Amino acid sequence: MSETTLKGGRMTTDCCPADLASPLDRAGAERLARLLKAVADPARLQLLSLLKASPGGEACVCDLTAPTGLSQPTVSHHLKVLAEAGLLNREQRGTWAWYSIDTQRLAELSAVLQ
Amino acid sequence: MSETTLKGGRMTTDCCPADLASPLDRAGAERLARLLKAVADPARLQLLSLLKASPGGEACVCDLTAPTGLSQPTVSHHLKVLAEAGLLNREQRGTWAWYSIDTQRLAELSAVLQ
DNA sequence: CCAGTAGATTGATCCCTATCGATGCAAGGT
DNA sequence: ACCTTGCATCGATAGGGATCAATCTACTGG
Repeated sequence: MSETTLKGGRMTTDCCPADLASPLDRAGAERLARLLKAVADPARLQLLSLLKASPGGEACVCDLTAPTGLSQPTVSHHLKVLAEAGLLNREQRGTWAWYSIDTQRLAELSAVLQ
Repeated sequence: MSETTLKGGRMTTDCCPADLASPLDRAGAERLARLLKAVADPARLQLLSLLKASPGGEACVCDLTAPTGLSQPTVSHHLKVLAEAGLLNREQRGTWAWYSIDTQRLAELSAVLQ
């Protein structure tokens, strides 16, 4: 669990910079860019959309290859990128790996652009 | 000027998809990804931050090279990318080119991730 | 045990892009 | 007419990443 702080009048976490209003140094810009890069890909946007539309807000890898038209390794790769960015949660259930959106984290990222 | 429509209960423009909630086809995902890629770069995030902090919310190229530590052609390139994405407005005044943030467009992009 | 299935990892390829130096171009100033 | 300054474009280079086939690992069922 990450602590929350109040910075520049907007709620944020330790992981990511507050917003564009506070002057962004190179290091902060690179951290934020790394987060945004995770989302700035058509395949990953489609995966997020599919997860959001899935019952229970979650899906396993095998359910995501057909709708995206991508190979299983490629889907696995994209899910890993999103998970490492903290935007997806991964839960192993037997053979299956279930992914779901970390809505709060996504909302935080959205707020940065305001 | 782009017309505005109501789609899925959220205000949006013709140019960009509504949000992640409405199922995203490949074409829509690529259009949205193109927009996000424009922002998902450390140099461009710094430029946006600098523009937001500038008096009047605008600045010319020559004022942006030193704070970013980038060469003039590189800054010019990044500003062009942001302008072509519709996130910046460009106004020529004599020898100088003044750039400013299209705040509405940026807010729309932010709303997509909600 | 063995076979089948779900998912991750590896290795290779191809395309995209961030960056800079050099150049081009237009507007002012002298 | 020149020179200077601000900005854009061009050409080249280097690094990153999206993608897949092949392979590997782990779990399940017979």
